[in-house]
Amino acid sequence: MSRTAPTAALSLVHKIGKKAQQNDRIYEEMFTAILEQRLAPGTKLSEDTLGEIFGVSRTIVRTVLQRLAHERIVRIHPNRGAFVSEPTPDEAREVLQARRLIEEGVMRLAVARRTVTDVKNLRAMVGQEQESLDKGAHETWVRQSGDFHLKLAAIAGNQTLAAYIKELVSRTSLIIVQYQKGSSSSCSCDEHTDIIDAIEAQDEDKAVDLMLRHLQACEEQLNLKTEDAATDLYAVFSKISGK
Amino acid sequence: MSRTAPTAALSLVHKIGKKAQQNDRIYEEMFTAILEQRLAPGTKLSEDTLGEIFGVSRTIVRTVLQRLAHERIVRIHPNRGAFVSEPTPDEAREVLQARRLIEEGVMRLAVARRTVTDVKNLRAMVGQEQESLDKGAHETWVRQSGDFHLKLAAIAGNQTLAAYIKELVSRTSLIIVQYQKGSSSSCSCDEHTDIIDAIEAQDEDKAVDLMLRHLQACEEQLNLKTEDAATDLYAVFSKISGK
DNA sequence: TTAAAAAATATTGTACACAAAATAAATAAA
DNA sequence: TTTATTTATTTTGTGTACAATATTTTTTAA
Repeated sequence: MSRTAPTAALSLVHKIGKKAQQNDRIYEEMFTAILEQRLAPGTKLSEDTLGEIFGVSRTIVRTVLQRLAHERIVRIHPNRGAFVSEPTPDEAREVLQARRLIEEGVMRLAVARRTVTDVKNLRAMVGQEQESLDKGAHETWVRQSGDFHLKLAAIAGNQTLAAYIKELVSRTSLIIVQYQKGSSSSCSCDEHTDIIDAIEAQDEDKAVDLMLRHLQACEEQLNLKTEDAATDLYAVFSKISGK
Repeated sequence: MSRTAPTAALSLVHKIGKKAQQNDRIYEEMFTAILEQRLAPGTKLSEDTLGEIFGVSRTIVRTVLQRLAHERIVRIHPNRGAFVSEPTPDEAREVLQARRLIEEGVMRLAVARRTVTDVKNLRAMVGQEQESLDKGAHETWVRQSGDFHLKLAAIAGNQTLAAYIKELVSRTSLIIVQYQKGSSSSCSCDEHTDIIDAIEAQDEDKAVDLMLRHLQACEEQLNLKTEDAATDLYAVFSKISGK
């Protein structure tokens, strides 16, 4: 168990006052990696390996994994270990349904509370999204795209709802990796821009409508079949069996 | 989420294969204690003491505390320890706002999906609520009252939303302990009954309206002042200072 | 060669030890 | 007596050791 001492880590530790949140740093690192789809669903997250990578003991890694598990981004199988979540089709539908429900409410709050600064910031964010998309920086774009929804929650001014949306957005990222059909990653920058326009005009119903369509469009890009693997076997070989 | 058989915890452990979820048992125990208001907000949750009580090492206790902290029922102050959460007035308003938003959506789903069995079960639950209330079993009633809302989420068929409601309901319990004015614990059994009637009639709008009023009534029973402690000092002694 | 059983290896679960920090207690100074 | 400083005690944070469980490899039998 060689202890690699990440130089940046030490300086950060020294700066903040303590290693206070050594685990916060590692959490952030892993969360971002999953959100940006650099860690594929199903990937085994070995405690020893992660400890080696981040230069900490399994104790810390364990804490982080449990936190990610509570956010449903990681799944812990007892005595088997932690894995990046592989949401089922049912779970995917649930998450999208929850997002429609919560983000509609958040949108109504946001439209009522938005300041001119908020609108300006939102436009800046979409600008960066577009930039990443042009540059082909897919990973960055995915994260920024999610940040847009988080920002709306922040404007709405309810941290509890914001936390839920953060969770749902990251789970959506995993869902898209698993179920997006083709590479039909239609740029949603335009949709985001339209939404901002409605927010600026304080047209609540329109903003909500656009958001719901946005999420609906997202779900329609997915290939969520109902049948499970076992059933598939029969379906796949139905011609062969001659039934 | 809770699949533990309360009484036969030990035998279960042996049966399922191992102490598999030793920590699940402890989590359930602590969660219920907080929900039933047997652990007051602000109570220090010492790791050593809890380990002593439950007969496990601090490692396990720590895991449970972190889980409770993620659900916002417990607050962990770094290097200081874990305490039962003391929601601020702002937090209280947030939680109630989130509940109105999410439970409205859940209600619409539940009304559409409810079966006759669901309605029967709901009525049975309210019956037990009334029973506890008559018996003066306040602790039990508080839990059962929350279970009613959880059951609606179950009927709606979205586990993600159900998990959020579980969190919000337990946080509400803490909020009520802290901010309920007087002992104006008006029995909400009648309100629950009215809601069931609307669900049975599949009158979506009425069910939603009743639920929103129900939650509104809850919030109105609270004493949520805006000013913080520091400001209070001046307000309290304004007469004395003669200002 | 394939399949099953057994042994070896690796990984997770939990207790415990020690370090770091906070709290409480005791002492010293005003 | 009160306040400030120092010391002692308690409590949390993290690493490590060992036990329990899973996984892989090897051996054995068909």
